[in-house]
Amino acid sequence: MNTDSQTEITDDNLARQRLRLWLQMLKATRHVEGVLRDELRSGYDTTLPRFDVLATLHATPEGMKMSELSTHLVVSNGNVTGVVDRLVSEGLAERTNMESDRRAFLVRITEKGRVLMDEMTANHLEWIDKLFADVTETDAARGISIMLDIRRKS
Amino acid sequence: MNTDSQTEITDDNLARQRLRLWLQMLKATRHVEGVLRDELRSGYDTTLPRFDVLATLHATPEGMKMSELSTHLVVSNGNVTGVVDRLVSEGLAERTNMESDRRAFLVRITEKGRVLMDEMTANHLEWIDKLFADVTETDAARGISIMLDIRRKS
DNA sequence: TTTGAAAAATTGATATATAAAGTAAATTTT
DNA sequence: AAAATTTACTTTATATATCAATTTTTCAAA
Repeated sequence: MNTDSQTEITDDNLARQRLRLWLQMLKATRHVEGVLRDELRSGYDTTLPRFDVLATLHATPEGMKMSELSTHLVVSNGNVTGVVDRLVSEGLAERTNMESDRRAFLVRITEKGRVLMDEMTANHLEWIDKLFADVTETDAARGISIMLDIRRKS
Repeated sequence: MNTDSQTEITDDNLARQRLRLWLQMLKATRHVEGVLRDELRSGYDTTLPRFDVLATLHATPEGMKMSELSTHLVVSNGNVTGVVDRLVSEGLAERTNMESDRRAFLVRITEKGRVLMDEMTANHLEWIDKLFADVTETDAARGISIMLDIRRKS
C-alpha cells in the first residue's frame, strides 16, 4: 500500500497529465476528422466512414470479413453492415459468400472502387501530411508508440 | 521546387509515417472511447457525449454559451443543441437567457449535475489513468505537444 | 437610420454509431 | 449425435453528428 504523501502527489500529477493528453487527443482527432470530412464532401461527395472502410478494402484487395473490418476500424459490427451496404449500392464494394463459412461474407473493393481510391488515397496522404506538417519523424514515431501503448491496455 | 530524388524519398517516408500516426491516433481514440462508453453506461446509465458536455460545464461553473461549448468540444453547433436538450430534461444542466446578447444562451450545470459530476469525474480520472498506465509523464508531455501541433494547422 | 452582413441557435434531413435482440451456421460438450 | 455455446452478421431502436436552411439579433456601414 502506498502511504507516502509525496508519492501520492506525484501519482496524482501524473494522472492529471494523462487526462490532459486524452483531452488533447480527442480535440486533435476531431479536428483532423473535420478537415478530412470537408475535403471528402467537397471533393468527392462522400463521407469519412465510407472512406475509412473503402481505404481498408483498398489496402487489402483480397478482401476481408465483416468482423475483420469492424475489428480493424474499432467500430461496432452493426455499423459496418450499414456502411458496407451503401458502398455496395454505389458499386464501390461487393459482398461474396464464403464457401468455408456460410455465416460470413468476404467484402472486396470493386474495380470502380479501386480506381476511385487510387486517386483518393493519394490526396488523403497529402491532407494528412499538411495537417501533420509540424510533426517531425521522431515525434511521429514517438506518437505511434504512445498510441500503441494506450491500446494495449484492457 | 524540390527536384532532389533523395529528398523526395525522405519526404514520402515522412508523409507515410505521419499517416501511420494518424491511423494509430484514430484507433487509440476509438478504443478509449469504447471503454469509457462501457463504464458510463454500466455505472451511470449515461453516454459519452452527455458526459463530455457535463464535464465541460462542471469545469466552468459560471457557464458557457452554446457556441463556446461546441468550439471547446470540437463538434457542430446542432450537435450541442441536442445533447444539452437532454441534459436539461434530465435536470443536470440549465439554459439561461443572456441579457447582454439575446441571441445566445448561458448553459450551466445544476446543483444536481454538480453532485453527480463530482463523483463521475473522479472515476473518469481513474479510468483514464488505468488506460494510460503505460504512458510516462515525459511521453504524456510529448504527446500533448504533438496534439497541439496538429491542431494548430489550418 | 435604414440596409446589409455577420453571428448565435435551432430545425429538419440524412448518415453514422452503439446496444440489444434475433437468425443462422459452426463448434464444443456431454 | 443431440444439446448447449459460440460465432458472424443483420436488424431495430435510439442517440449522436453533420450539413444546410432558417430565425432572431447584433453590428457595421452608408
